[in-house]
Amino acid sequence: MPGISSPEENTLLLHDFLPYRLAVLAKVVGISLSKIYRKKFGITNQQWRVIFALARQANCSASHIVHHAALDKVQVSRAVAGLIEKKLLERSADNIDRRNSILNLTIEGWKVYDQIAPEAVAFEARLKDSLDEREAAELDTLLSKLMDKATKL
Amino acid sequence: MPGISSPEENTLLLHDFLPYRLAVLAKVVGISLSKIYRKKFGITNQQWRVIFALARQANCSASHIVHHAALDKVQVSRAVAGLIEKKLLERSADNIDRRNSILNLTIEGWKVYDQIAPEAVAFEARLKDSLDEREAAELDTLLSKLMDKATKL
DNA sequence: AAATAATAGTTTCATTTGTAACTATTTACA
DNA sequence: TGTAAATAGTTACAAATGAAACTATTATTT
Repeated sequence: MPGISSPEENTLLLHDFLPYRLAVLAKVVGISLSKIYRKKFGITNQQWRVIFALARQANCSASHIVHHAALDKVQVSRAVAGLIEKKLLERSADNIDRRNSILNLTIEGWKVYDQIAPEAVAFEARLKDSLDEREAAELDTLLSKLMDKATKL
Repeated sequence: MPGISSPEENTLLLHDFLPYRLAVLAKVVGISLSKIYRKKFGITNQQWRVIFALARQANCSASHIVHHAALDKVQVSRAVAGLIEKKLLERSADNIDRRNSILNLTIEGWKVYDQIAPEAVAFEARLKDSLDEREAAELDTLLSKLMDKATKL
């Protein structure tokens, strides 16, 4: 077979391939984390990110969330609709620019946030448990570098 | 609001939250990588993983791929069906255990692999470009540790 | 040997997701 | 001013996905 690889000479291991490793790790972590909010509150990952973003920045528009929660506008629209239905979030009109919505967590929404956030923090701490301080700092740097690079590919 | 967070006192930043960072990074990297095989060959991410796994280990069953490509059996079943239809993969029966299928890349399948693999390797190299040798080694260690931990959460 | 359980893989159906088209409003500019 | 372009967000439809039920075959138990 001229020019065609055989299994023996192939050196490309899926197991070691960085994009694959990132995908698998992110998935395992994400599924594990989602158990915190999915089972207890029936909240999706995207809804959770919207809550998270709104807890950080109240009175913001949907497009603000788009840029701060790594979701596209359709995902935000759907997540917001779901959260409004659950009465965890409320939408009011922006009379200065009527295209914008103004979003805020309701009291119920804050209560949900206040229950999930500490668990999320604890989850992250458990995940980082096997890393010492230097490694944690290194991880931070490496992820930033990769993210930076990845957005420029 | 007793017991309820306000935005000001909230310290949990989505942007710094490890599961979120991993999810976003994996997604950006995955989308970028997928352009290599999606546009040119009309291959999905799962199909690509199956090809990748089969290039490593010929004559294997679908369940072997399940365990070596981080896909579940439904995903493998669908990816295999798609690849057979594209004539990139062929299935024969295992007469020792007729529940098993025996999967192999076709010549065409190998050709596709041979075109994609170097590009994938180059992609990974570009991604790691900003890391020096020590950092790359460190990344390897850290991802392994996190993966290890994550599967035990 | 017959009944039961386990394994490999597929199919079905409901839900989720992505893409594109759409409405509404505001901005730019000719 | 009026027409075109841009922005915010929603809706509709097709494709992808996940969970559960299903078929076929082999292994285990009694």
